Order: sequence, then C-alpha cells, then structure tokens
Amino acid sequence: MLKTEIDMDKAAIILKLLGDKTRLTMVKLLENHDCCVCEFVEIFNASQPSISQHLRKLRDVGVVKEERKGQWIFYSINKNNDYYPFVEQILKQLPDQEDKLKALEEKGARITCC
Amino acid sequence: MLKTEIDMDKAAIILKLLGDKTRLTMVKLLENHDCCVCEFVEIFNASQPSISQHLRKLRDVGVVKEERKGQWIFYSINKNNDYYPFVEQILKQLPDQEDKLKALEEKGARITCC
DNA sequence: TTAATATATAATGATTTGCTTATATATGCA
DNA sequence: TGCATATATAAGCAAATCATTATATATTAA
Repeated sequence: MLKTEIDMDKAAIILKLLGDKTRLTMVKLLENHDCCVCEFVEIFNASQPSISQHLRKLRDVGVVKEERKGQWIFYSINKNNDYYPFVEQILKQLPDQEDKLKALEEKGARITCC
Repeated sequence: MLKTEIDMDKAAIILKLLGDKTRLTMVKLLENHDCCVCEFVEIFNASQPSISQHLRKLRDVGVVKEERKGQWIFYSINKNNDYYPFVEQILKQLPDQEDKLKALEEKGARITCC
C-alpha cells in the first residue's frame, strides 16, 4: 500500500485550521464521538454562531462532515478525506477530552437522539 | 518510559505556528540540516526581515534554536523541547524538501562554513 | 578603524481571524 | 398553521498576523 504524502500547501492549511484551541478540541472530541452543534456550544461555553463558524471552517477543508438527524446536525470526522491520516496522527498525540463529554452527560445535556 | 502528553493549549500554539507554509517548510528543512538565515532568504525568495521574524516565532516557542557560527547564525531543531516528539511526528508525514537545498547548492549559495 | 556582510528589531500598514449581534432557514410539535 | 428549537449566515469590529521599510547590532576583512 502506498503511503499518500500530503503536500505542503495542504498540510499548512490543515495545521493552521487545527491551530486554534477550540477547533483542535472539537476535532479531538470528534475522534471518538459524533457531536452536534449545541453540544459544542455547551462544552465550550461559546456562542452558537462562533461554534457554527468554527465547524464551517473545518468542513470547508474537509476535516469534518455533517449529517442532519432530525432537528440536529451531527458532525463527525471525515475519514474519506485524503488528509485524514495526517489529522489522525496529530490527534493521537493529544490528551483525550472525555471529561468534557462526561460533564455534559452529568448536566443532562448530551444529545442522544435516534 | 512514560509518553509525555502534550497539553491542548501548547499543541494549538505549535500547530498554529506550523500552519504557515514558510515556517512549516523551514522546520521540515531543519529536520535534516541546520540552516542559516541567508539560506532561507534564498530558498524562499523572501526578505531577510520576514525570514528573521518567522525564525523568531519558532524560537520563541522553543521549536528551533540558534547558534552563531562566525558571521552566520545557524538554526536547528530544538530536540530538547518537551514538544519535540509532537513536532517530529508531524514532520515525518511531510514530503522532504531536499530539492530546495539542492537548488541552493547548484546556485553555490549553500553556506558550509566551519 | 572603516566597509561589507549577516542578522535582528522597530514601526507601519494591509489582510486575516474570531468574536458579537442580528437575521434567515429548517425541523418538530402543539 | 404557528411557535419553539437548532443551526447557518451576514455584517461589523477589535485583535492578531505577516509583509515591508528603515534602522540597529555584531562579525569579518581590508
């Protein structure tokens, strides 16, 4: 199997994208769980438009994808992205952020539709 | 041996730092060769202050270090940095940039003092 | 000591970024 | 249908970023 090498332009774009604490944490959370916008709003204690804009950037570059489930839109890592292995290598080196989801559940704010 | 886990704040800072094509390429070049400022100026066809400022940012965060050799100041990867493994993992996934150094040599612009 | 070379720093300005506020759109439910 | 909830988008603004120009510092060589 050929190892696909990422080109420098794209690598820089992805690194810049991940070079924001909110986005980086989002993507790390998505590594193991799909999340919807309102969950991120809770987790980061941020405004809804702010979260929405971060997700848009991640989506525009293809790092995450969205899927509507009824009222909610769930985001997940886009594993079909050519650069997914690159992103995954980075995520693997980060501490897990499970505590944030746990806190959500304790608040009763975890969305488990469907 | 304990794997040192990078914290999210620092990770985001480093990723943002590497999220610039010039800096990313610089660091990738430094992975295998020390380089001095004037070499970078040639390679990137950039102004000297611009290169100097990029290097300063990399140095401020501890990703690279400098060493004066006579007239020149050589930069190299700071392997003592706690976050060196994190950076190295990323660099490993990038295409090598040897062609850029080769072009320098052909121009006779490679500095091989000492 | 003077000139040339290599580098760093400071000041300025244009662009980008990330937030806020306001508004639009889409779904679910009464 | 009408209202509440979830999300996206647009506009505006402050802060950060990156290049440029000008200048300062350090080293080498004449």
